[in-house]
Amino acid sequence: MKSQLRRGTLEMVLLRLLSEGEMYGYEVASELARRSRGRFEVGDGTLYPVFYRLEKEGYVEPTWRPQDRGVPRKYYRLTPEGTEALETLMAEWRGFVEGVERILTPAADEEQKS
Amino acid sequence: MKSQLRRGTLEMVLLRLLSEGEMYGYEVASELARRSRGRFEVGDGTLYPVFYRLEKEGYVEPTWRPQDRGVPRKYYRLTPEGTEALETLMAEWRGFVEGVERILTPAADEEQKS
DNA sequence: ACCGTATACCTTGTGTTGCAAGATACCTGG
DNA sequence: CCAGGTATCTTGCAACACAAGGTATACGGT
Repeated sequence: MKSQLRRGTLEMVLLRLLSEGEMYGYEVASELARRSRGRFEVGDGTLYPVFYRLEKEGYVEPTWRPQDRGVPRKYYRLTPEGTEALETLMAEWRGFVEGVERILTPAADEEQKS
Repeated sequence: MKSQLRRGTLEMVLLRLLSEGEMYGYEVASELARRSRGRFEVGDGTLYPVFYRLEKEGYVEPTWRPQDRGVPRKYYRLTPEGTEALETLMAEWRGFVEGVERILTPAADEEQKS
């Protein structure tokens, strides 16, 4: 149920994290949980498809980096288009939240009938 | 795209409107647009299925009211269960928004590493 | 050596749900 | 009489979050 809320915000949130520097999938998952204090936990089965979508739209670019030990990691880096998309998405998000809040709180001061 | 954001909030928003008194479908649609200043416009093809869902879950109850002129209107009224559900949904929503905002804004003061 | 666990990536199938498009019916104004 | 506004309802589609499963590498314990 609550997972429906996440729709539409995942892309934004991923782009936001990448805007601070390249990251790999697993890192993103744990960083999300940490920052949101558990309010935004997402499994890797959810995560990777989002990355592919972002990649296909040209918002991120992957680079495989072999590790001294362990399996190679796929690091994602934000493109200029991704930066632009992030701004758009954040503006949409803020506008949306504002709209919802305006409905949730009766507000009293907006008596401009249709 | 932006329509994905709406997921999970529609039920809450509808229940919230009904918590101020019974309303019928069309009324809800126009009230939503008015209050959110166009940020939350929803077609009737979206609206009615939500009402059925809410009704099936026992959160709202419909009453047909014939009009002096025009077609009868189906007014929905919030049940006690609906009131309870509304509170839960709003708490979830606020928690979710807080989580997202915490990710969007680097915050600087939460350096409690995992 | 072997097994469990952690890291790390990927794929498939399923269920929810918002939406566009279309249908019906009543009323009013030109 | 017909166009347009009110009002409800149905169908089919598409996006997408998620669980469950799969692969591979490394490491600690027995």
